[in-house]
Amino acid sequence: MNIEIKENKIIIDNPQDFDVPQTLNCGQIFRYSIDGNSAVVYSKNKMAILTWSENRIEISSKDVGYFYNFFDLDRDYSAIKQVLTKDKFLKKAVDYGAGIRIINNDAYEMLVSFIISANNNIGRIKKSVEYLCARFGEECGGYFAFPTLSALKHASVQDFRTAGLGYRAEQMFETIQQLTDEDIENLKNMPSDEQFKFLVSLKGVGEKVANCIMLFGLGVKNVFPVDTWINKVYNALTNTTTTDRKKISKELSARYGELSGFAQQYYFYYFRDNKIK
DNA sequence: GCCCAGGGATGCG
DNA sequence: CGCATCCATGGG
Repeated sequence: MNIEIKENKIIIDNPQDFDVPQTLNCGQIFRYSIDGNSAVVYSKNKMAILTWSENRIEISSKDVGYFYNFFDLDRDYSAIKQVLTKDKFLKKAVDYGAGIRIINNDAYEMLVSFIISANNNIGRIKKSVEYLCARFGEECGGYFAFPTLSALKHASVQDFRTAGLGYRAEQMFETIQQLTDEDIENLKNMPSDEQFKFLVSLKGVGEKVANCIMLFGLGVKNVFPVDTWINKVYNALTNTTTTDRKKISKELSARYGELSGFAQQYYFYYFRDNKIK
């Protein structure tokens, strides 16, 4: 995988560790659209256009540096996959999602997005997030930015209901009202156990949502978010019927260590995409 | 009509 | 602590 960086474009030749649809469709990001062999991706107030063919990916953006980090292009995924395919359970999932990369997204954007994600499905999450951007985000010439915290503080409980948040509307309102920009900045500089404690103290944020924020928004890789799919994965692999997600997360993060976040994402994508029960 | 979706809050023992 | 129950909403 050879990466060349130009002023407004990143060119990746022979991208064996990067499949754009896989990376976008694996449930870590909600602001994108795919049309044939091209896609548009948004983060904060930024936008990138991706096009791809068999042996080349091009990423065009006004902020190439941001999206270089966003798509985790500095990391050697071949090395990670080489370790994880030794795990009998994981091999099929890694082979299936071999082009997945873990996004480095904005922590605050992930916080808001994953509060919406609770007991929800990806289609509805996307719609709600898009509504909030259109309603409270800055117009950026053809698209809307993710709303800033100060902008979202103007949203009422009813506004969040109109956005389709359902019973999460009150939780979102409370958390947005309470949160400050300083909280978010502090969060980025905390050790991960304190990040977790702070996050789960917020309304609408439990262990799973906190782990997703850490994984996709704070670069913490030794967490194992357990949603309904990972719960199914665990029961299928261990021939059990537990619903104790805390136990599952503890066990699997101990098993996969610093590669937990990657392993989790391969499992999630493979089982959900194939609707394995 | 029932079940499910990247679960969390609350109350009760 | 663990456990049960409730929670909006739309698609299958």
